[in-house]
Formats: sequence, C-alpha cells, structure tokens
Amino acid sequence: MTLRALCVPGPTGAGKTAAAIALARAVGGGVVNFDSRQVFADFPVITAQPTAEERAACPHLLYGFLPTAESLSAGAYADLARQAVEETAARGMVPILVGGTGFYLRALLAPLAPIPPTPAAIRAAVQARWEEQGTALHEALARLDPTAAARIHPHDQQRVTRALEVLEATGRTLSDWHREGAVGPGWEVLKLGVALPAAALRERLAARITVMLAAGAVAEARAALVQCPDRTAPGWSGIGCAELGAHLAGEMDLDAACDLWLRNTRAYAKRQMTWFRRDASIRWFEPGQEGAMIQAARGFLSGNMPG
RNA sequence: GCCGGGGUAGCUCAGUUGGUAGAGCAGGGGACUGAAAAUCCCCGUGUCGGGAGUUCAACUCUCUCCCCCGGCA
Repeated sequence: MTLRALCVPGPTGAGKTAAAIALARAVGGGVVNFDSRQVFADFPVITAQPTAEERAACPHLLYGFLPTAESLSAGAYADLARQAVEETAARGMVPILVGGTGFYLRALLAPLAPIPPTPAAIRAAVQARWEEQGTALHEALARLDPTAAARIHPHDQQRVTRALEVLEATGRTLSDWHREGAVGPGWEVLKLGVALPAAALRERLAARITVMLAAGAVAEARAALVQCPDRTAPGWSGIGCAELGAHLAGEMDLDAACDLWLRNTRAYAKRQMTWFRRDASIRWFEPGQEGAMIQAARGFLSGNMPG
C-alpha cells in the first residue's frame, strides 16, 4: 500500500507548528521537520523550534540535532527525512512534514540527481578560484558545460562554483547529471499550507521577535557563541542568529540587531512565498482553520480523495 | 544672536569645472537539482526645504526666508 503523508508548508511565523499538532492529534500523526534551521541544536528559540510541550503531543523528528559547525545539504537532509517518514509510518502513524524550506521538501519528494558528495578539497579549490577570478569563472563554465552556464547567472557564486565542483569531482557535467532522472519515494502527499496576508504576517513576525527575546534568545546566542565561536559556521547564518551574534560581538546594539532581524525575516518570508506559490498542489489555509485542514486530511487518508 | 555643517527616493546618503539626478537599505516581482533562513536576477519622476535672481540652461552660482545638528554667546 502506498504511503500517505501530510505536509504543512508555509512562510516563517504563519503558525505551521500549531496546525501540525492539531493535525497530528486528529489523525494520529508524527511530525517530520523540513526546515533547514530548526535542525540546529544550539538555536531552539531563535529558529522557533516546537517547545517541549508541543513536542509532547506527538513524535517530532529531525529537530535540534545538528551542531552549529556542521551543515546539512539538501541531499543529506532528504536521506534522513526519508528514513524519518518511513519510520513514522512503520509505527502506524501518519507522517506530517512540517517546515519552510522549499528546497528540502523538493529534495525529499522529487529527488535530486544522484550526484556523489564533492570532496571538501575540490570545493575549497573552486572557491579559491572564485575569490581570484569571480565572474570570469562563469566563462570557464560556459566552455565546459554550456547548458548549465546558460541557466546560471554569472554573479551567482553558489551555483557557478557548484557546477564546477561537480565537474571536477565526478568528471561529468552538472547538466549531464541532471539528465539522469532520479527515482522518487512514490508517496502520496497532501499539502495543506498555512499562510496569511503580508500585512498580517508582518505583525506576527514583529511580535514573535519580542516573544523570542523574552524566551531567552540573547542568552541562547551567547551560549551558542561559547559552543561555536566561529560566526561564519553554518548554524550562525540563520536569521536572528546572525544579528544577535553581531550584537554580542559588539558590532551593533540590541535595538539595531532586532531591527535588522525583523527586516531580514520579512524578506525571507517573501522568498518562501515565491517558492511555495509555484506549487499548485498546495491547498492554502489561514491560522485558526485547523478544522478545515483536519477535514481535508481525513478525506485524503481515507483514500476517497486523490492527493 | 553669531560661526560652522546640513536640508536630494519610505530611510541613510552620492552628485565631478552649471546641461532638470543615482547608490545601498526598505518595498514589489521572480529564479532556485546537495551552503537554501543560502545565492542570485528584474523594478527608481523624486515640489533636489520655500521664494527670488544671474544664465540659453540651476540640485549645482547669488540673495533671502524656513527647519535640523553641533560650537560660541
């Protein structure tokens, strides 16, 4: 029988956690995270991970397990998440994917090309070339892999260097790898998104920072700085983490850090919506509409409704 | 009151020797195949504080008034 899962995508601060818990209670579910920041162990408050009380409602997987110094690639995430989903289903529970990282969700459901991890040494070498040559690297890529180069903007450091890394590490071009279709997990997934109008979301985001500060966000960042003083480490790039880190390093006062934190959060929420809007399979709800979400979920799980 | 420094895009500011203005941030839209809360792309007419004068032409020079910020009284 095909595995059926629920998915709750949406921008940061829209109320996904509450909706997911309501769904989990109603259908006997277990939550699996697909948020690239809530995986970090040192930032439970700043990344708005579910609280202990919330987690007590049902199993929660893939939250708060990664050290600040480590990164989790989309591919590595997908492997972990696939296991987590299958494990949840094996326990007789409905997997409920919850999060805001569209790329992670795609990596899990639509899988990535099966490219092996690129060695750190090659990656470092390509980065060094970018530092020296910058945009000219795109010209090199255009000669080696014109298809990939055509799709990547010359200024896009991450994608230009990634394409070159893959070529050097595997001897095959990125576009060649992409031609090779990957096999998806074959699950049936019902996507019930949580979002709200921009003006309303803004208010929530501002209020949420106040709540996070009251919940010890600054102390959390201070403790994280002891654990991992290198603020260029992956975990420190989270919104709120970076700004509070800068504040603790004496680069700005707390008010300035919080202003920046809020602005960056808003911009991020906008980018998330750009990603999710494209996904026509998402049915959207506003916070507080848990009843309707549960109804839709029950219909889907009873098998009478196509995903 | 006097002496400086200012008043230009929602905010912070650039504007060479006069040719009616442009960056960053914010805001809006978009992309996204292992860094993704990342990375990147597109979108800028605004009484250039008000008024007058000089000039073919003034954000730019002159006068005057108003308002900020320092310092001296």
